[in-house]
Amino acid sequence: MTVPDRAWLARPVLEVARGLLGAQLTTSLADGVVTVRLTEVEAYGGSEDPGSHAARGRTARNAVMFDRGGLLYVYRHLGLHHCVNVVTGAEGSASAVLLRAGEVVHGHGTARARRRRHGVSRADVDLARGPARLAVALGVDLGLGGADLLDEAGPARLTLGAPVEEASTGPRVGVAGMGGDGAVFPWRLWLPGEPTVSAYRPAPQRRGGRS
DNA sequence: GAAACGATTTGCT
DNA sequence: GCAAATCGTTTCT
Repeated sequence: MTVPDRAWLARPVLEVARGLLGAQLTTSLADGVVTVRLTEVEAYGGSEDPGSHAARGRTARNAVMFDRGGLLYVYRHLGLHHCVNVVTGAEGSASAVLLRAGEVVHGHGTARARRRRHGVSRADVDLARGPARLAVALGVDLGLGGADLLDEAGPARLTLGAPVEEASTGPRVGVAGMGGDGAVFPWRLWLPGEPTVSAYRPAPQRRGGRS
């Protein structure tokens, strides 16, 4: 179990994404400490990736994506949910890895309590199954946006597991094709056989798409 | 200044 | 299986 350094996070986003599989993310907040082992992630490129929040350039919301790797990018989705990303690449590059699902390995009690606070109770295996549920389990909200995972005194820390031997890949969820021809980058990565991996839902066809 | 929309989840039919 | 929930950000007038 090792702690990544800035250079590790500055590598190409796909390599970092793969490296994050099996890694553990720990948040230490006022209401408890929770550790999640990541089982499913999605890579997002910078300005050249139409599916990325950074596709249309730097804005107030996505500014942290353009910062140095190792920072946390958190955004609110549909006014209801939070999604957690790890910023990758060097400063100026806007790539990031979306954390889609994981397995709670420490702090089940705290994670369950946070879940209850959101009104729905779930089995342990489902506590961090899905991007928004993962955020709930870790207690991540907009306040953690910009937090540095390499800051030992920070609220969120990252530790790497053994490199994964095998990772499955597929199209990203919620992002229709790239390149217009239905060419899809297989930038969703997960650990095969993990029950905590979220169910795949095909991206809704964008208007103008044919059948 | 106003309107549309979204890297999802949940609940109801 | 389908549609609602809900609000900050971005884009258009």
